[in-house]
Amino acid sequence: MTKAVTIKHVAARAGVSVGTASRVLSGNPATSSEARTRVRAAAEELGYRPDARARGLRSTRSNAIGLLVSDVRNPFFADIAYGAERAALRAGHVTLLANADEDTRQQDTYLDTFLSQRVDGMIVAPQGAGGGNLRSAVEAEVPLVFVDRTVDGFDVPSVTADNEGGIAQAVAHLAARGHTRIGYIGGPRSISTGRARHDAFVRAVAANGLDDDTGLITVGDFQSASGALATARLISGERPPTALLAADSPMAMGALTELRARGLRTGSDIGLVAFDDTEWFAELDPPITAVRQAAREMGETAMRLLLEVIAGGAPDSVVLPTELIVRESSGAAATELS
Amino acid sequence: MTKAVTIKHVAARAGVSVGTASRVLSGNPATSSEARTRVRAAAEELGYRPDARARGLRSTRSNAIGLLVSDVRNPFFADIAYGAERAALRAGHVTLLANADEDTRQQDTYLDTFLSQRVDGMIVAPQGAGGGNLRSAVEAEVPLVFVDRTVDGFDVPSVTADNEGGIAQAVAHLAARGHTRIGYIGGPRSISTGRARHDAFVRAVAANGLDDDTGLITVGDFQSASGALATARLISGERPPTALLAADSPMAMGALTELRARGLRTGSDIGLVAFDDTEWFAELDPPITAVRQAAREMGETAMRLLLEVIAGGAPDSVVLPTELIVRESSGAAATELS
DNA sequence: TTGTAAGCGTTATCAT
DNA sequence: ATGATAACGCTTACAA
Repeated sequence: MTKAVTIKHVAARAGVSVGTASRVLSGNPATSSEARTRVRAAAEELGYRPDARARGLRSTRSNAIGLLVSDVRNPFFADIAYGAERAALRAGHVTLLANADEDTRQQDTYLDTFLSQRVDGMIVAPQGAGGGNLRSAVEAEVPLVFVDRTVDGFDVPSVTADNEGGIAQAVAHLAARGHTRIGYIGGPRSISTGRARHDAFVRAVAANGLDDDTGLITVGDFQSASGALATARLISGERPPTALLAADSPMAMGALTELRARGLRTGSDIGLVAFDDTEWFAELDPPITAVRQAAREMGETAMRLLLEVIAGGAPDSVVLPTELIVRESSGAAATELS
Repeated sequence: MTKAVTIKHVAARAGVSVGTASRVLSGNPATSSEARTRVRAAAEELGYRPDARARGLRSTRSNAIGLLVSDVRNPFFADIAYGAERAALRAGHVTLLANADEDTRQQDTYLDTFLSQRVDGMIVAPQGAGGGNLRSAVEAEVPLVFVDRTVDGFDVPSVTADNEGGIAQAVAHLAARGHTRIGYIGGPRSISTGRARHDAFVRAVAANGLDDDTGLITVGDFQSASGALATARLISGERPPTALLAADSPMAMGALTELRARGLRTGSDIGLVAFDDTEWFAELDPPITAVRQAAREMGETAMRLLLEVIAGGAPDSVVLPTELIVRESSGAAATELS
């Protein structure tokens, strides 16, 4: 157990007062070069490491920002984390990452941790209705930015993808390929992107004059297994869809697995498009058509906004564009028609 | 900016002393039910949230443990993080995740953060020679456990995969398939797994009587792009290998990309085996043969060991077995021979 | 059971 | 430029 070498020890060894030691160690200019060298030497020799808790207690500012993602294992969030962290580091802040694992209780646990730790600010990919510690966070007026998702009724700057546009592109593309019955594998309605993409899907189906059979709409939990389940349900229906649209990449992965298990060939037997692209979609057979979101940029942007909030600003939310990457998985059922 | 509602406010509102308030709030039995209800009510009404820094300053124990992985975007580490976090949560600890991004300086930055924050302990997937803050950490006697990787000269409990066995399995498999010239895409020698897998490869090549042409050995940095680079170098040599063995999955991904870019078909034109399996390897065309490591279990085990260390124990290191998952990518050049 | 006060490691104020 | 000392928010003897 850390046998604490404190600033007192350093001061004693350097033969100065703790005040002087503190000034030297925190770069206060009001110090003699004499003191500087001796204190630095003492600190070095003793292996002194300032206690961030005590430091933060006195002078507000921890230099740490908390990033709460909803699923670390989803490459999309890993990329967001990567981007956010890089941006933070450039600005001299460290990022503490936490994983809600798509669970509201776990989200509250980590929110509580960040709040108690008095981080300088936090970036959250929220879920749920916005009760619990999410509410506490805004009440405590902790600098906060939402990423990927938002919560109704929360006036918090956010960085999100153009869900409406992305889904519209995907559906129009599938329609152009001749598909009229598209099976939709959506996310929970308790998550803003789940709602936004679902609603966009319904609108796009109508706009393209496709079959609006509600049996074509399923809802998963944004994780792989639920994508497989939804796929099974969809294709074992009476009139199975000729193409599938998954609302995120883990669920698309699940769909792929299920399709393969059933001996169905993606792209020819049934089309598949994923919302959210992933590095390896291009390597699959056939390569998967996907709506690309700039995840890394989302993370960087969220961090930029957060730093603005911390600095006292009130930045506008930003919506990042999506891009449809057409590959072969959407050629499907009606290649001859297009 | 958090306008701090402290325990004093709570005490005042409840009409008790801070001592009593503190006792109630921290579950000390020496309290009257009268005090309990009033303090709890006051805390609730005020939205009081204890300051973890002040609390930790007084009574050691932060309840937080730090997990430093080398690359969050590598699914392998994401799985480790997932496993470790679950185990921590079960034991009532929160996990703060940080990303070294395969960079020694960044590793030091986060090590410093954890150390300064006085976390209860940390799990690290280390890199580099073991100078810097890694050394500081053991000198400070902070409970520490290594995961996936180790550092020479550090007597720290660790959880690693059976690198030797995994590589041996992969090489023997490739040899059985008739490959005699295997191109190896290794990791940095500054990382223990880079060294272990390389050495195991050399031994396995000898053991199987394969071509030990040193031109077949390349070294990347465990990230995707370097896998592509290494692949390009390998296959444009005079006598290109008939199969590739990548020391981790991101580099295997890079190899795949490069192969495709050159119009080479994995599995038939050239074999490929990856050390470390990934969910989507099974969905590729052809499915990729891989050495599976139980990443999640590695994370869980590391956390278990760490909790033992925190509790004062000195657990033994554990080496987890690997398993060769044979798929089609290794059928390659010599299917007719096997 | 409760209040008072000391102390955790820092920084900041105020003299000097 | 430096040294005391108060203060940050909390826990924990020590008394009462």
